[in-house]
Amino acid sequence: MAETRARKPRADALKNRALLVEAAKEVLGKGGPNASLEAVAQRAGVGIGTLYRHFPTREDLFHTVFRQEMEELADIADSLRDSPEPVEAIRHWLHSNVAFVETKRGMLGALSIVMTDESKRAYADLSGRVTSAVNDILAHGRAAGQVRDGVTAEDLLQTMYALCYARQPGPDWKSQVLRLLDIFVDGLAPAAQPTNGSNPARA
Amino acid sequence: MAETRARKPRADALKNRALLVEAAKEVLGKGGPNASLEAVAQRAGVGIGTLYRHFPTREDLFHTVFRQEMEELADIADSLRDSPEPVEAIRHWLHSNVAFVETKRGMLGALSIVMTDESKRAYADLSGRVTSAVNDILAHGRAAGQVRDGVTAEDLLQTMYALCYARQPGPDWKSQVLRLLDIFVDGLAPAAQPTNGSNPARA
DNA sequence: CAGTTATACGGAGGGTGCCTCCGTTTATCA
DNA sequence: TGATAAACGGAGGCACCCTCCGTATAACTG
Repeated sequence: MAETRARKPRADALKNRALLVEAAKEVLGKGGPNASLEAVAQRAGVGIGTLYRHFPTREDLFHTVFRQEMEELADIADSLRDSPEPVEAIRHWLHSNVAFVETKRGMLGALSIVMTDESKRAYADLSGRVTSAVNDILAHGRAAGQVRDGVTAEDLLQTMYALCYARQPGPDWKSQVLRLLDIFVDGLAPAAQPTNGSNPARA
Repeated sequence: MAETRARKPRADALKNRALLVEAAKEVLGKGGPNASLEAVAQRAGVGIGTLYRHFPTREDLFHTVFRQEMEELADIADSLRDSPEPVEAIRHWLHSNVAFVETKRGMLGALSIVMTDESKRAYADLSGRVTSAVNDILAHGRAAGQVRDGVTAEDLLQTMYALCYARQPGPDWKSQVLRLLDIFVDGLAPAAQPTNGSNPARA
C-alpha cells in the first residue's frame, strides 16, 4: 500500500519515446534489422541511454514499431471480412500485404525476429483481429467448397511473409512474389482428385 | 609473357582453406549467419588474417560452404529426373530439401545473402544442374497436364527456402513447412475452372 | 512559488566483432 | 642450399553494443 499512488509519467519521457519510434521506422525501414541503434537515437535527437531505457532490447523496439504498422493491415482484413468471393478476398488481402511490405522492405528482417511463437503473445490482440477476420473469410471459403480444411490465417500470413522475405529486392520483385502467392492461393482449393482426371495409380 | 609460369599453390594454404570451410560449416551451422568470423578462424586453428585472405568477405565464405552443401541436392534432383509421377517427384524433392535444411538451420540465414541474383552467377553451374533436372520434371508434369505453364525450378526452390526460413525452429516446425509446401504443390495444377465448378463471374 | 524527490536524460566507457596492414615465417623453385 | 614469392597471424583502429551513474528536470507538496 503506502504512497504507491503512481505519478503521472513525465512529459519528456513520452515525447522521447514517440520520437524514438518514429526514428526507428525510418532508420530500420531503410537500413534493415541490422541498422545501428545509435543511429536511431541520433536521428531521434536523444542519447543512446534514453533509447535503451525505453527499449531495453533491439526486439522491444522492433515490436513497438511493428505493432503500429500492423494495425493498418488489420483494418484491411476487417474490411474484407464479408466479401462474397472469399478466395478472391484472400488473394486481395495477401496482395495488399505485399504492397504494404513493398514500402518497408527494411522492416522485413525484423519480422523473423518478431515472428517467434513466444513473442507473438506480446501483441496477441492485434494478431487476433487479423486472424479472426481472415479466418472468417477462410470459413466462408470452406462453406462454399472453395477452400480445403485445415488452413489457417497464420498459414497465409506466414507464407506471404516468407515469400516476401526471401525475394531480394529487384526489378520484378513484386510480380514474382505475387505470382508465387497466386499459385499458393490456387492450392487452397480442396485437394480434388489430382488434376489429371484419370490418374490410376498413386506413385 | 616472361616467367609467368605459376607456382604450385602452397600446401599450407590449401590445408588452411579446407580447415576454414569445415569450421565455417560448424560455426555457421549453429550460430547462424551472424556468428563471429573470429570464432570460425579460431575453430579452424588459424589467424583471423588467414581467414580474410582466403575469404575477403563474409559472403565469400558463405558461398563456398553453400556450394558444397548444394551438390548433394543436385544429386537428388538428378535421381528423380525421369520419375513417372512428376508432381510426386517434385513433392518428394522439395521434402528432401526441407529435411536437408532441417539439419543445418543455421545456414538458412546465409541463404538470403547467397540467393541474390548477382551472386547466383557465382555458382551457376551447380544451380544449372538442379534447375535442369527439376525443369525436366516440370516439363513432364506439363506434358501430363498436371502442371501449369510458367512455373520454374527457381520458383520451387525459392518458395521452399522461403517457407523454411520463415518458420522459427519449434516442435512441429517441419510438419508445418511440409504442409504449406504441399498446398503450394497442389497449386501447381493448371488453373482449372476455379474449384467451385459453376462460378459464373470473376469477382 | 520554492523545496523535495522521483524520474528521465545523456554520454563516457568497457566489451566484442569487423577488417586491414605488415613484420615474420615457410614452402617452392633454382 | 639459398633466394623469393606466398602465406601466416595478430595487433590495432573503427563501429557498434549495452551498462552505469552523475546531472538535469518534471511532477508533486506545503
